[in-house]
Amino acid sequence: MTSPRKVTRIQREKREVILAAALEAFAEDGLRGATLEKIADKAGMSKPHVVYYFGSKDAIYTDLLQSLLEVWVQPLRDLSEDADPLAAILTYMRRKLRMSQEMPRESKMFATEILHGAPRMRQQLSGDLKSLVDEKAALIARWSAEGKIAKIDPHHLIFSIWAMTQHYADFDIQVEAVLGDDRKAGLYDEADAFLTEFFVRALRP
Amino acid sequence: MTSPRKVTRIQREKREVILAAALEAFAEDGLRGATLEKIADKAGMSKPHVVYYFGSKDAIYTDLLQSLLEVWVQPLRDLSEDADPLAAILTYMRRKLRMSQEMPRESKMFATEILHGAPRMRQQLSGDLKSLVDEKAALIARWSAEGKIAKIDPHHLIFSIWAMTQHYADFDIQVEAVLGDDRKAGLYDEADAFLTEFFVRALRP
DNA sequence: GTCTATAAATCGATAGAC
DNA sequence: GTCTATCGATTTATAGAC
Repeated sequence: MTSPRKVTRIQREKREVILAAALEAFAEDGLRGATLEKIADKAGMSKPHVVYYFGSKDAIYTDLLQSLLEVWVQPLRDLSEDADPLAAILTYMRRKLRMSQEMPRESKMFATEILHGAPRMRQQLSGDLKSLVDEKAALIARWSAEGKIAKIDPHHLIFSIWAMTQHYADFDIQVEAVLGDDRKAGLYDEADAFLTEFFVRALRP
Repeated sequence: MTSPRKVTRIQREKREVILAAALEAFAEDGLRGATLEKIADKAGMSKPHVVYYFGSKDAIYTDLLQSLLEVWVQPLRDLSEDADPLAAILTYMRRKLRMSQEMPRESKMFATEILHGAPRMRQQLSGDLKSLVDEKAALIARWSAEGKIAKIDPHHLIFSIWAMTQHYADFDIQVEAVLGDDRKAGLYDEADAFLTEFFVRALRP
């Protein structure tokens, strides 16, 4: 137990370098597959040095997962009462898609964690996340009841947005292999156009 | 190099017991996370005995992946010319959903492999799978051009079916945590109803 | 704070008895 | 064919010099 002390700017920066390196490693190989050596290499420091700042590989992983969770659910948090409900849902979907495009490693890290039973997130899934989803589902259900969007199960609608947007990040290898190299550059523009049209058709009253 | 010999019934059965155990282990923990000891325990035999039948952990994994691939793409293979294109696509989507329900471990194993760069499947993704998808996409494009279904990008339509159906298997932990225990029993009936309505609205001309 | 060297644990694979 | 025992490689984490 070290006494609480001011964290210097250098300490904070070091930690951030390590977290960035670890994110890359964990996204590529998962918790078990990623080694301290690989993280240390990516961070440009020695293995014991990485441990010195976080205590253990597990601590880096857990720290990363927790700090990213808030960023990850922010678009859903921002979904709220709106004059144009359909537009609000489309905005949510588009923000999620943009996050897949810009933060594919974060998406893969969450996907791997959940896929393997979410041993470090279960509490939050059935606690904070469930509360948030229930709250937003109630909002969507109201829009649905008022005839502003189609009658549709709001929970499954949210799942479908998660599934379809994150698919482009999590399974990018497969998507790019199937589409071929020539469609790789405009991929996210295509996805945006497709999903927008898709959800408009499915959701308008 | 042993000379080719008849594989006995017992040998085949042993291999199947090991493959079943390995599927469970790999789906839970991935290739790196799953240990030979865990596979051996699940299979009810000793560690060297498992190696005796397959040579290595890697061989079990590769064998399993290859043998499951054919089963996995069969529903798409069966999508073909039909008097009612919308019904044909819905049937495909429903078969995929049923596979998620009945074969969640297979779904998770593929998901983990692709998520981590598909080192043992890349050839097939950009070869056989791309060919198959391109072929079926051409069929869907024809339906679309003939006005039998909505105008829509067929490749992304296929991705959306993969994403939404496999989401219920791959992220079951999250889905069940968010929905709560009381909705767990009827989950796949709910998903079927939601997805059917969803795709009908999105696809009808 | 940062490193080299190494301890300690885990795990895949093999040797060899039966 | 099947097992126990064990080797050898990998990997996390620590000790200790600077």
